[in-house]
Amino acid sequence: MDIDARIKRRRRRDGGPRLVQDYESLSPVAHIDEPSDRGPAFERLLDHLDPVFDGRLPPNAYISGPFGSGKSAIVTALFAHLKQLSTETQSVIHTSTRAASPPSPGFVYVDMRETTSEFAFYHTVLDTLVEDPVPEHGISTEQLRTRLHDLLNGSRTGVVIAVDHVGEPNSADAEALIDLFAGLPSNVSWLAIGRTDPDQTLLTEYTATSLQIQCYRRQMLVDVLMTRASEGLAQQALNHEQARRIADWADGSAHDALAAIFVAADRANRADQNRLTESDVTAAIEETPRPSVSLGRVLALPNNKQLVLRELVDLDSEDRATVTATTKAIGSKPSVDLSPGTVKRYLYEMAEVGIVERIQSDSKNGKGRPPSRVELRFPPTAFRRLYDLQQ
DNA sequence: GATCCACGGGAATACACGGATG
DNA sequence: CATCCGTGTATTCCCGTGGATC
Repeated sequence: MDIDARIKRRRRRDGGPRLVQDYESLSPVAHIDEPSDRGPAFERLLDHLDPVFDGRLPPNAYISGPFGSGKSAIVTALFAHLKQLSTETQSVIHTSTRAASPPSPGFVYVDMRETTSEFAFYHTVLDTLVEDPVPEHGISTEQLRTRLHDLLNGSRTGVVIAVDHVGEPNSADAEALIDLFAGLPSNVSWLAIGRTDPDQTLLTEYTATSLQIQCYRRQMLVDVLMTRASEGLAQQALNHEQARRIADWADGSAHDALAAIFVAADRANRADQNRLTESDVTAAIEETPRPSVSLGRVLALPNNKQLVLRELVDLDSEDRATVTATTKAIGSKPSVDLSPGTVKRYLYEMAEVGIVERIQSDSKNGKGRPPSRVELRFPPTAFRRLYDLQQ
């Protein structure tokens, strides 16, 4: 836990003991600074990155692993630290004045969930490498590429770019990624991260290394849950037995396990309890669909799509009976300033990429093509809380 | 004035069904 | 009986436009 979180936690204590001390520590979309029990994975990744400590670039690589196995957690934590290394040695931005340690390459982490266009990709890379903020408007994609070329061609060490969530629906696939990197100079090394097995993607034709992350073992997952609970919840709020139960159910997915305690904690909190009960855990497990979609993906959607989902999770079953009924119900909310056509298109688009799922309704009331309804692929309580917190 | 991209709106296409047709 | 057609609804696809920002 960092210092900010500690302070926040103390400040929130004023109203007496509270079950949820800090939602951020519990959030399944937040990665903590030092993921526990992932030593071996860190070591393998550091083995691959070893050349950077001599001021050289590693070859391209691909990291794969199942949903919730901690790929993002490992890479974001490691890159956060490596960035400090390159700031210390002033590699890209200025010429190094230090003789002691060799200049280190720059490090950039790009999350393709939030980077939905060519423009956005180059923008993120450039913006991370230079001090002054890069404008998001009034500048063309071509200009961004030119600036990147100028910057990198003048750099001795180059840059390592981690590209997370490759190959998810609506995000860049392998081919698109290769194209993006074709627009950059050659002193760039990339580290792609995705769920697809290495032998199922053409990315590995461009890589020398591929690393596979295994899903969490049961005991490791229990430890993760207990750690998070100790940071985000009141003392003793989650007992070992409950953590084991959630870990068993989650079957190796840290995302689903964290989503479940998040939901259980929110439920207990609303009931003014000071610890989780068995029924909180049961309810949390029941409302978390499996397989689920990553809440990170849901929260990376454009604002208005999230708004549509936010209204969707509060609808009663009658309003969810058909896509048309759902469209009408959502469209009539005062907070929603979208045309019915757009709301409906959003629902279909989100079904297309697995945020929600379309279910054919069985009621065959005669005329026309039978309607379908949408069902959530994520725990509604978790989304509701996370959405409201970010507003 | 330049640029990007989210929206709107509608056209095109798919599907289900029943009745007509060969 | 198999196939086609018309109607009504659901779903997908496409592209111009305008808001926001620099």
